[in-house]
Amino acid sequence: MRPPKKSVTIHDVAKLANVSVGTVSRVLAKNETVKHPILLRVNQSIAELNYKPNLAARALRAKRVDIIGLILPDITNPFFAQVAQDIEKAASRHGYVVILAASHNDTAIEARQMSAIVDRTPAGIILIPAADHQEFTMPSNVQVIAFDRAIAGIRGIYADQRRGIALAAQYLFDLGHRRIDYIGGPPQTRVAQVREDGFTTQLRQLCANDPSIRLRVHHGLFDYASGEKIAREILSVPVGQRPTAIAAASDQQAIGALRAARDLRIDVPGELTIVGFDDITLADLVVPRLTTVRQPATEMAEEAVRLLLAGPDAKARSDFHCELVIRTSAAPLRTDQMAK
Amino acid sequence: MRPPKKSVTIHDVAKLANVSVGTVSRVLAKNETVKHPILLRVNQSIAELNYKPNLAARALRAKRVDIIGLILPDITNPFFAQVAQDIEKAASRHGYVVILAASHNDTAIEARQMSAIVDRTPAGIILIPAADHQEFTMPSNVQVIAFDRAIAGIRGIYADQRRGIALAAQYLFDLGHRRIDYIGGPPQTRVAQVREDGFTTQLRQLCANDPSIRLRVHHGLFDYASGEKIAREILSVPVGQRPTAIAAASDQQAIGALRAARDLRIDVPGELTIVGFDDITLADLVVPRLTTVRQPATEMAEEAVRLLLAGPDAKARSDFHCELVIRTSAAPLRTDQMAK
DNA sequence: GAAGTTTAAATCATCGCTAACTGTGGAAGT
DNA sequence: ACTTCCACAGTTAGCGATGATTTAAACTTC
Repeated sequence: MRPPKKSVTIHDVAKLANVSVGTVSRVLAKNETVKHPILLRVNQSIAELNYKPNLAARALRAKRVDIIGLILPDITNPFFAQVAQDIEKAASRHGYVVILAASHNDTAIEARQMSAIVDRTPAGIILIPAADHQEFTMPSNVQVIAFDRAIAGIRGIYADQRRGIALAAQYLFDLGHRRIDYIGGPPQTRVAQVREDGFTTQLRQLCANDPSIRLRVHHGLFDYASGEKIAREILSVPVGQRPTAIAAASDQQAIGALRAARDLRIDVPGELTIVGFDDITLADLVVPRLTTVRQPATEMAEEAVRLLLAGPDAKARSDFHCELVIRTSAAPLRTDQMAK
Repeated sequence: MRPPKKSVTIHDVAKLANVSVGTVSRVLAKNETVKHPILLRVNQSIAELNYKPNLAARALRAKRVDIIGLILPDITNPFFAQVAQDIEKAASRHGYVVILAASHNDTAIEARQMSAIVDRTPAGIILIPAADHQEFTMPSNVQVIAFDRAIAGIRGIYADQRRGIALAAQYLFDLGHRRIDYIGGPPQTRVAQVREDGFTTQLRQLCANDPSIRLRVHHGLFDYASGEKIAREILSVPVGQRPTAIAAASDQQAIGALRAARDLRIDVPGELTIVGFDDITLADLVVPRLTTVRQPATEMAEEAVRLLLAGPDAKARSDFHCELVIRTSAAPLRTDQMAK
C-alpha cells in the first residue's frame, strides 16, 4: 500500500512474466500467435497484478474508444427514457459505455452536445434529433445514426409510424367513431407530420363516402401539459359538439387528455374514447388503461447499437412495425352518442 | 477535401503560426506567459484550421478526462430520470460529459458498470446505489459520491428524507386521519428504512396518547405495480376496516395506489387520502393531483457535480430539505368516516 | 547438413499532448 | 561593462498501448 498508487502498466506485466510488452499486447488482443507456456505466464501476471489496460492510451493509438454517444431531446420523456435504457443495455452487452446528452429540444444545444461528444471520438452517435434541421454539420470521422426521427442522408432506425398510427385510425373507425379530434405534435417537426398524416390519411380513406365524418386536428407539444390543455379546450363545449374520440400523437398527450376529461367529469371510455401512441410504461397504469400503439423500442435500440458496431457500410433494418395495444380507454360508439 | 481526412494536430497549428508546439499548448492552457503578437497568431491558426485538441491524448497525459460517470438503478424511474437530466445539465455547464449506466437494481451489474466506468478514469462518479451493500471495492483513483442513498465512508448528497416524510405524517395527522397504511420500499434498503422510520416515528409520536391510531406498514418495490398491488389488497376489505389514508414511499407507488382505488371505485380524496414522495412530474398530472413530498433534486444534482469538481477534500452540503407539496389527493377526514 | 521456410517473440516508432527543462535576448543591478 | 535575472518561447521526454518490422529459433527439404 504505497501512497503514490502507481498504476500498473503493460510494462509491469511484461517484466513480471519475463516477456516483452509486444507479447503482452498480443495476448490482450487475443492474437493466436502466442504459444502456451508464455500465454499462461502472461495471463497469470495480468491476474496477479490486476492489470487493466489504460483506455486513454489505447484510444490514442486506435483513434477510437468504446463509447457510444446518445443525444436525445429529453430524458424525462418516458419513451426516450425507455430508449435510453435499452440502448445502454445493448451497448453494455457489447462492452461499450454510453455518453448521454440532452438537447432539451434546442438545436443550438444539440449542436454543442454533438461537438462535445464528437471530440471524444466515440464509436458512433445515436441521435434522436431535436428538430428536422440540424445546426451542426455531420462529423466526417464519427458515424451518426438517427433514431425515431429521420435525418436526410444518414442512416436511421425508425418504426413505420405512419402505418402504426393508421392502426389507431382504423380502430377508432371500426368502433364506430366519426367525430374524432386528433392532437398532434409540433407541426414543424417531421415526426409530428408523419403521425398526423398517417392518421388523417387513413381515416379519410376509410370515410371516403361517409358524410358523417368530422375530423379536427390540433397541434401542441408532445408532453402531458399540451395534451391536457388542448383536450380541455376540445371538450369544453356542449356534448353534441364534442368529439366522441380523441387520438393523440403521444401517450403523454393522451394521458393529459385523460386528466382533462376526468376534470370535466367526462367518462372515459363511456362518453369519450382516447388513444395514444408509444406505449410508455405508464399507459398501462393510468385509469382507464390507455389503448395505444406500441413502437418496438427495445428491438430498435438493439438494432441501432448493432448498426453502429457493424460499421458505416452496414444497412439499417427498416422492418419495425408498430402494433395496436388494446386496453380500456377506447370503446365502441354508443347509440345515444350517435343521436346527437 | 482530401480523402484521408488527416486530423489536424497541435503540430499543424504550430507550423502555421510559426511557433513551437509548446507555445500552442500554452495558449490552449490559457497560460498567461504567451505575449500578444504570438497569442494572436496562434489563436488565428487554431481558428483557421478548426483545430480541436485530441482528448484521448490529453487524457493519456493528464490521467484524467472530462467525464463524469453516473450509475443509477433505473432510468425509467421518473425521479431518477429527473436527477439524470439535472446532473447532465450541470455537468455540461462545466464542460463535462456524462456517462450513464444503469444497474437495474442488481449489485452485480452495478459492480460491472462501476469497473467499466472507472477504467475510463473519469473525473468522478455519482452513484445512486442499487442496495446498501456494494459488490465492488471503492476505487482509489476515482472519487465516488453517493446520491440519494447513503454509503458508509464516502461523501454523499442526500435530502433529509426522514424529516421530509415526517411532514407527510404530520399532514395526515392534522387532517384527522388515524387509520393509516404505509406502503414502504424494499425493507432491506436503507432508503426504505429511513422513509419508513421517519413516517412511523413521527406518527407514533403525534399519536402517543391517542388510542384510535391504527398504523400498518407494507413493503414492496418502489414502482407503480407494487403500489397498485399492495393498495388493492389493503382496500379489498369492508369500508369500516379500510384505512382512511395511504402514504407511500414513492410517487410511483402512490400513483399505483391511486389506480387501485379507482378500480375499486373508492373516491380519492373523498373516501381515501393518498400521499406520495418525490414529486415527479407526473404527480401533478394524475387524477386527482397527488399530494407529495418534494426533494430538491435539481439543487442536489448541482451540488453533486460541484462536489466532484471541487476535488476530494471538498465538503458536501447536507442542508437539503424536503417540502410538502399540497395538491388534491388528500382531504380532511370526514365525520362519517370516523364513525366506523 | 546447408539453405530455405515457417513461426514466435522482441524491438521500437508512433498516436497527440503536456510540462519540465533549456535557451536566448534584454533589462536591471553593481 | 559585466554579471544576474527574468520573461518568454523552443525542445523534448514521456504518458501507455499497439503493431509493423526485425530478429531469433525451429523446422523442412533435398
